[in-house]
Amino acid sequence: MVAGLPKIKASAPTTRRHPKYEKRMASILKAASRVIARDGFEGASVRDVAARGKIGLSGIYYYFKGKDELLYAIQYHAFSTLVSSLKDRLKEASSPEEKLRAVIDNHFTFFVNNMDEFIVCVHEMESLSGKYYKNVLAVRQEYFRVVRRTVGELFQGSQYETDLAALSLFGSLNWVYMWYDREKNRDIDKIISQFLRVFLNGIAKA
Amino acid sequence: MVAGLPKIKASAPTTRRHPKYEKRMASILKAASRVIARDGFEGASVRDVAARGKIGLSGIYYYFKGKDELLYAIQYHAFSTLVSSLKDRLKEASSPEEKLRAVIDNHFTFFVNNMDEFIVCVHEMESLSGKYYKNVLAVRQEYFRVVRRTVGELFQGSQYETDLAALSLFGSLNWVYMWYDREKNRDIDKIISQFLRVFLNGIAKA
DNA sequence: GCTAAATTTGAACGAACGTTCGATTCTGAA
DNA sequence: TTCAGAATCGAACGTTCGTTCAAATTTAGC
Repeated sequence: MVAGLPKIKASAPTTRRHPKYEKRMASILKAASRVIARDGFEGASVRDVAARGKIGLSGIYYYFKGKDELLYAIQYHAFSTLVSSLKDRLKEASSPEEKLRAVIDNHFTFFVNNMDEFIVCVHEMESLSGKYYKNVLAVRQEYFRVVRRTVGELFQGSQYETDLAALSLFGSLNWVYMWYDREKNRDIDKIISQFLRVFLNGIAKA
Repeated sequence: MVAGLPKIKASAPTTRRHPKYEKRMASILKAASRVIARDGFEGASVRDVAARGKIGLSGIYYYFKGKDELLYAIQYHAFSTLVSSLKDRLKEASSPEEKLRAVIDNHFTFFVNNMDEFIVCVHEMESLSGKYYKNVLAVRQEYFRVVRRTVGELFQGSQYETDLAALSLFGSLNWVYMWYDREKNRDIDKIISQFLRVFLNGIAKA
């Protein structure tokens, strides 16, 4: 899953690795997502990540170059998954309305199933810099491009207006982590339909 | 402006204060908003705030109990202004459509005129705790209540659905700080009308 | 100009941070 | 069983952080 990363880390495929290697790496990333989602990137400590990942503090640095690379791996993997699964879903959708539903469903479902990673992606968008930021930005922009195209097929307006419509949709979808409650909002299909209704027909009375 | 704060600070109105006092306090808050908006609350350093506020590091603690109180003052003041100005605008609006425009206009205009404070409010919503968090939450919830009532007058649906429609609107409006560019988006009335159109009529073609 | 209070300062504290590194333990192939 | 290398660990380094406090400076009223 993390193998497809652009070669920012030393690739070094010559060395032999233990079978546990990938599992351990994923476990650390899971712990990092949890801690960063809760405390923010600056507020999160590598020591806390290590404790949750059942590894020593310095053990983290055997798998990752530094704290930045933890955030990078989380974000790059999440956005890649998001854009990949969206493209798959869009192929199976025919009408523009179905495509919009695919966009909303894909985004919201990813959120429900990967809350920590989602929060880290939305809330720590500006926490990276340099190559890390640039690479994540590229995937993020590709994701936006796909969504904007879908919105464009529905929206009657200029490109400027289509952009704003797509950005409005993103805003609504990314804001969910501020109010969504697993206990209170158990019927996610209902929420998805509601999002679709609001953006398809607006909130005005019939 | 900060005088109306709930008495978390020692009120101490007995002591005499210099005329510069309020100006100095506002200057520090402005600097804090700038730094926190850029670096995040955890990433922002009191030293940086002090430097930008043209005051010594320890001077900050003459005006504020600690770093938390800086964030508290910014957020409480911003939300109070937001809810107060919204109520004024709603009085002058007659139709539900005009009220929705007032909501969007009020929110977006505040953002354009107070970007740093806006970002600090949206991005650092969970950075406070205890009494600070509780007091800000109260004003924030009152603001939401007013907006939800406006949306409810337009939206044909259950309370659950009205909530989600209002939360969608909030999401779109709060997301603007991620894409708004003062140079590129100079016509803010156009943006406001676009927001209104999307939420009033949806994004579907006529 | 004197004085007491308001304001500002500089230096210092302990704590927590990210990162490094040599030593140690574990593991899989011979 | 042996052993090279992968994986983990413990301790420490230097830096930056929020906060404190006594001393110095500035201010307003007499």
